[in-house]
Amino acid sequence: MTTMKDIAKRAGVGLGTVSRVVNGTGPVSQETREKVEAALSEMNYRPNRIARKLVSGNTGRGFYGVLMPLFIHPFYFYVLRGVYRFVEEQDMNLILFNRGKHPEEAISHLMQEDILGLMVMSHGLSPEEEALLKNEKLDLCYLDYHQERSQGVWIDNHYGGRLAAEHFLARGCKAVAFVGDLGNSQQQIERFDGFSQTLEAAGNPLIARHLVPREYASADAVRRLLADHPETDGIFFFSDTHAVEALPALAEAAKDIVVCGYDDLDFTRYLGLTTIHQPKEEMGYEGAKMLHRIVHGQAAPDDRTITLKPSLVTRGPLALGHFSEDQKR
Amino acid sequence: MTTMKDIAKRAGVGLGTVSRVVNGTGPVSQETREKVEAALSEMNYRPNRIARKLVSGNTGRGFYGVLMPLFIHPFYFYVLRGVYRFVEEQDMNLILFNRGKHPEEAISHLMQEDILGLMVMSHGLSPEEEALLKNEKLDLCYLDYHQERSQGVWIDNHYGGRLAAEHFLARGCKAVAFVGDLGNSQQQIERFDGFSQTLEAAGNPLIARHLVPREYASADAVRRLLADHPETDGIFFFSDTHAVEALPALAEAAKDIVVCGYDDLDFTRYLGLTTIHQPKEEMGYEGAKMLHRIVHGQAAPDDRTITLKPSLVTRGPLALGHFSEDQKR
DNA sequence: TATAATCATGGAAACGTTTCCACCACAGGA
DNA sequence: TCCTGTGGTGGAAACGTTTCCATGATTATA
Repeated sequence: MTTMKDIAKRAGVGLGTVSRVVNGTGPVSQETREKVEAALSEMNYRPNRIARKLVSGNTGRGFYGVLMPLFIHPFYFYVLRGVYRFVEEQDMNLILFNRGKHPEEAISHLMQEDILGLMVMSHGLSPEEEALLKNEKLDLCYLDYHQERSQGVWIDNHYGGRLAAEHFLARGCKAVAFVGDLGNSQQQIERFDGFSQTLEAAGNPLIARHLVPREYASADAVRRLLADHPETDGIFFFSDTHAVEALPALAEAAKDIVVCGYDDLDFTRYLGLTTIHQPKEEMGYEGAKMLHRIVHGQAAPDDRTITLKPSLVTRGPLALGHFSEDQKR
Repeated sequence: MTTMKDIAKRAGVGLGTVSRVVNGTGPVSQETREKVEAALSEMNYRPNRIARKLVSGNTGRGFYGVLMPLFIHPFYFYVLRGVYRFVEEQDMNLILFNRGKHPEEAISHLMQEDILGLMVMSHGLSPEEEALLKNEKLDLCYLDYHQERSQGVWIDNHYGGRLAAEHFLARGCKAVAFVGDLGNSQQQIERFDGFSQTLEAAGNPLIARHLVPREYASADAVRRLLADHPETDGIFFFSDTHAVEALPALAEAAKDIVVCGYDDLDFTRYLGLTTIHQPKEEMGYEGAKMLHRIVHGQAAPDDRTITLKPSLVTRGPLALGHFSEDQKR
């Protein structure tokens, strides 16, 4: 790394002169300026922002951070909308940290940034990680996740699962299955529990549970499901994206199967897909607001958890059969 | 601002001891530790991350930035996916800067961050802003935008407009209208030009152009359009979201109207909506890749623009009429 | 009791800037 | 000739940490 000292030596001038040339502050003779500029470009000098910030005393604490799982599901888009809305009202800015292949790295990355507080989306943190953040005086707030004594905003997944089950029961279904994600997220476990327990209590237990590696595989899962259990008359999908991807398989079945998704993404309305509505944007907004209050010491200890309720949105009939004319690719 | 020096003075210990207590490195006697910790919390000490980074030599140049317009359209979600995919392959991280109410502020914010390069999404930068970034040795790359001699990846909107027009002509439409956004983005201007010019060249000029403040208002726009121009037999929407929001109005019309959207968002497939496909994720991926090459000096000057082509995706029939049963809210 | 090992501790040096002050050379004015 | 101002320059100090080395105190070992 080239520093100003290197440049000064190379150009045969003093440190101050280099600084003056780089920043255009103060007087420098034409001759000297040229020498310095030559050295600057020869040595490919880049000012060190850290050092600059240190001396200017500008610690720039105007950011909130969001730690997200792999950036792949539209659900997050809506939550982020809400987060942004609040953050913007406060004239702050937002940094997204992707909890990708190396979760630990994400944490160490974000600790290097000058953020005031952190929203952690859809998953928990290890006690070590929490301690680390606390040590940095970094307040945090969970979104779409809950834990014993943690602060945050979440949507009641158990209740959502129950709502779905009640829908299938009300529709008179006798053989209901679940299609979800590989990987045991808290969200899926709770939805599934609420769902299967309600069915069971009604003396109408779940007949099958298929987990797929990606939502794009849910059509195959449904085909397998219907082959194994031709009696299936209802399918609860972990999310709308799973449900939507399964539409072709449902169309092939040419059989009346009650379907329920989850999330209530915009497009479900136009598809006639019954789903469980999650107040996504609200959760984002409220989460950001809570974090803001926590950071500013305005959140009473018993005012640090918000539980939002999902709701059933009944729609139908399903828009099936528009797949054959698809000429994409 | 409380510094370690203050703490040391208050606790009557040396600088090194404070550092050891704060970081838990090296041995400290119980007694001393307690004194220091008392001072720490009394004076509400927060370590200065800037100073830390300076000394650790970790300039943290592992970030790319994305400067985005208001975070409101799903389109960006797909572009971001592609960006993330590449950035992650490089074991880097991403910071999102929202170009909200105060675009200048966003720039000054992002200049304070240690980012290697910046992707600018869907809009241009003023010459002053560009100069500013250049001065900071911050490479940039435009996404979904193009300019005289600028580097970046964009999708040919003029061509997309033409494709849409050709679709309406092929379907034998005689009275075609456009419904778009208030606000004259480059994207809309070019799409509209390509669209109206193609229609005109075919001797079948556009009959109306409605601009709505938000896509959610497009149903009303369509109702007004059909009232003013009952002869309308085709509508080109600026984006799929506009088209989708107009579905109820189209259902009411109970008349065969050819519709074409733009973007090819996932759900259009299941709605039977004809649309212009944009390679969104590809654009994000390629943009990030190009920025990476530029930053690492591996991009030849004539290798700094990529133009992607949209394509027509014909679908149908439109899934109309599932709106009445919607019990949401 | 002497020697070595270990534990605690203080503080200087370094990180790469910016800012400020001091200095020099030279011009112009008295 | 001597001031005085000024454009040009060098480098010390400061920003708030971490790291390392030296030192003193304590304990274990012989």
